[in-house]
Amino acid sequence: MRRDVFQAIADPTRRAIIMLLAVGALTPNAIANHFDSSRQAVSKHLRVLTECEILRQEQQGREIHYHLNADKMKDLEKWLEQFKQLMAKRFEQLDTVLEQLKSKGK
Amino acid sequence: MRRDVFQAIADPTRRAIIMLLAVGALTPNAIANHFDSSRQAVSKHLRVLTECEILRQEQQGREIHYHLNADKMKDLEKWLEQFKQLMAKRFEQLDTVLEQLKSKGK
DNA sequence: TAATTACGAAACCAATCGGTTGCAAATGTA
DNA sequence: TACATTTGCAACCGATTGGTTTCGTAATTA
Repeated sequence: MRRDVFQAIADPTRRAIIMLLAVGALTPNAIANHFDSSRQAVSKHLRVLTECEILRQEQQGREIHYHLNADKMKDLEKWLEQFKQLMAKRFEQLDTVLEQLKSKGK
Repeated sequence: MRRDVFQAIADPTRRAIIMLLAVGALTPNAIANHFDSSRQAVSKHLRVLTECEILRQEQQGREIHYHLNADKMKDLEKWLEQFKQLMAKRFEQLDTVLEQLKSKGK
């Protein structure tokens, strides 16, 4: 089973959960209260997020607090950065071409 | 059918296609040559990417050149930025708490 | 004109997804 | 001890996914 940040954030509910836990740790019930879906449905999302290490569980009595592991989001950040660098390089090359055309026109 | 950047980049092949086209426009065949999957499989990915406006088609004779619409990637960038801001705010609050603890200790 | 090439579209398939219901286990409370 | 609460897990379901094979069509080339 593929389990990475990219697949994790593909679902809108999971994105919302990430945002929620960015503010602070919560229990499954508390999280589920923020959504229309059932506790079990949310629990499944929590499992996916935990499996790809975006979330971390912390047992406290019978409650489980889900914490965000912000570091994992860097995978996404890295990819986006790589993409932006490629684009920048392309524009650089385009600039060179335009520069050459300009000097030819002289 | 949900069709957004998040769902688009969930697939590794599609991420690779985006990177490829960040360098320059290509035809479906040219793109497919970079992968193990068949031309038709790649074509399906191109359709998904086109439907969420990450790609733009440009007919040239019997060839179709797929161009990247880098702007669409900003949806992703925006979400990530929003997330990072939430995290920053959290650490800010944490800092305040630590500050208070420190002055109490005096 | 006939053959080839480039491509999208449709039909099909197994696997996965996101949801549900029902249950079991562990912890807390009366 | 009996009961309630919190939670994970398994079984099931319809929809979607990513892939394949096959076909049709339009543009090029011989």
